[in-house]
Amino acid sequence: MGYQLELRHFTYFLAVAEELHFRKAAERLYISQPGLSRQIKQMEEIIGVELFLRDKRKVTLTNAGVYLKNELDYIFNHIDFTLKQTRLIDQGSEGEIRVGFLGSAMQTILPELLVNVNKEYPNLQFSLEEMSNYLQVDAVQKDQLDIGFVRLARVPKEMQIKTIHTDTFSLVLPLEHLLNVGNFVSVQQVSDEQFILFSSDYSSVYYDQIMSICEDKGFTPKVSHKSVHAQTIFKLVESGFGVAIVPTSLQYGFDLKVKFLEIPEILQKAELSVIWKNDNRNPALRQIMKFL
Amino acid sequence: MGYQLELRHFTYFLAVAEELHFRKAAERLYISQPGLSRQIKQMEEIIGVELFLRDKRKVTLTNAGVYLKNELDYIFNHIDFTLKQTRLIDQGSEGEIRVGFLGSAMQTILPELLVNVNKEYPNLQFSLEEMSNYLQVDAVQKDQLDIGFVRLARVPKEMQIKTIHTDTFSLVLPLEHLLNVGNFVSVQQVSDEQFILFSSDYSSVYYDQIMSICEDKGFTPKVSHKSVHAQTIFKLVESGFGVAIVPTSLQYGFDLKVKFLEIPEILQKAELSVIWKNDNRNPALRQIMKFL
DNA sequence: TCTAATTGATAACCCATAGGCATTAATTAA
DNA sequence: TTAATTAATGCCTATGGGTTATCAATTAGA
Repeated sequence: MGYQLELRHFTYFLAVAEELHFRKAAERLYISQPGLSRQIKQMEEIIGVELFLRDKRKVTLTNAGVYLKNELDYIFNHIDFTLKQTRLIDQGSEGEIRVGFLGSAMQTILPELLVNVNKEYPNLQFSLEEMSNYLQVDAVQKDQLDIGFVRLARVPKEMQIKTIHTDTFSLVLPLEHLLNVGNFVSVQQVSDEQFILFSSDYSSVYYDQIMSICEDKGFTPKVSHKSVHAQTIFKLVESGFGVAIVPTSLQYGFDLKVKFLEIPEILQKAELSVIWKNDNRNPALRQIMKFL
Repeated sequence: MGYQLELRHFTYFLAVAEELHFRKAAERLYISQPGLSRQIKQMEEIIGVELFLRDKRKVTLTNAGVYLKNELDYIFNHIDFTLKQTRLIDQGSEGEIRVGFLGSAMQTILPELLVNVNKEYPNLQFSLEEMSNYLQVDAVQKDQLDIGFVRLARVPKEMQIKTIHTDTFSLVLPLEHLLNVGNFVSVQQVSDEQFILFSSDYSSVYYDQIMSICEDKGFTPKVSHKSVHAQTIFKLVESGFGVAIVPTSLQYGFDLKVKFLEIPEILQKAELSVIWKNDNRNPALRQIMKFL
């Protein structure tokens, strides 16, 4: 009876909680189904709470199980991070900060930030990962990221958001296009062209903004293609598949075979924000925040 | 070689980190010293970091070990709390909130708060513990308390503090004392009496304030006794050992055989504050904060 | 300087238990 | 009904956590 809870129990519990299926979870864990069943049962006995409802043919989480799953996700991430941090400290480093970012942040503010931080904290290591707005929110939530660079208007209430850079929008055209700096006055001039946009699931705010820019000028853009990568969008424009509207700062950092025309007289701005969580325990986060 | 870290390793590590002595730690864990040595060594191999320096005759933590100890303290508290919370949810309760408080908070604001919260969240359970300012700060830090009711001016930077109640000070006198509401105009009138104060290690802000009240009136109090309990202080005053200065609200809730005279014309206020940490993951904390 | 005591690490053995296999009971789909 | 699929049980094995005995290294004391 004097059993102890171990991380093993937690690992197994999370596998079953995710699969909601003992056999599949067992496969994923490379152990047998009976062994898994027994460990879960033991865990339920130790805690004294039923975590799964084995109702007829399907397995579901109880309320207590749902709560426990959330917390254990967090706890595992925190343990992983702690061990990583322990290794870094052992090697004389001051720590690691995990950064998520939209591709478009890599052109302007992010590189500067990295250089500045590195100058002040040469032993701080970065883990950089390009990901979509929503994946970043999720990862920050789960303590898989310390900070995210996103284009979002709102975030869950337990998270913090701060706008750090405001950019204008530019029209992206093939080099041979008739419009140029001299004769371009309004987006209306390309209302008949095909539009290439960032996917709305990559950044819905951006998508909505492009739509409202066009609406304000009295037309609805014909969207022919969508992509999540700036590079791809430029390639499509270059190849004559249409035109695009992107944050102006994206013109730097690529070997462009397209031309950028900054759009005049519009209210919409491309805002880049940072998101983070107050309950983050990484001391390096506070050092980073000083630079923002 | 394919060993896994388990909670067992963490438990053992913390024991050695606290005792800094393998044999004593082993005794505390009710296992043998060689067994413990092996597990610690295994843990160091798995993480890949030396956690202890077995320098000659004494054991000390490495930098990485110190960091890991702090984080594991937090992680264990969090796991304990999570399991407790899981059991409460299982029983249909909404959760538990752990409250620390100074005795003097039990007279005024705390009872009201408890009643109000209970009205809105009848299933929320309280764990109440009377403790000193500094123990509360420490306990909040370690995630052993969710919220503390203290009299402090400053707290560590990663903690939050908010003043929720401001009280005047009163002079406490034996019933037979010559001063009364009619003829009491200044603390100066008791400058020759012996003073009984709260111990400075219980609340140094309070102690300093009393001293500054007297200084402002041009004298230094002769302190004859100190105590951590209001009840004791009243008893001493009643028995003629001297006079005291305490927050006015302390006159409620005791069966008093002393008289309170509110001190006029002083700037000092007895401030009661709540402290908590932003990285607290107890959802009930947010519900409580709405009442403050 | 020599001895006794105390430290953590090693070596060899033991047994508790995590996990495997075979099987069962219960349900559903055909 | 049969066949298929679910999680739980019973029994067994072997990994590895914990034991005792011992060692090497250091320190305190005479």
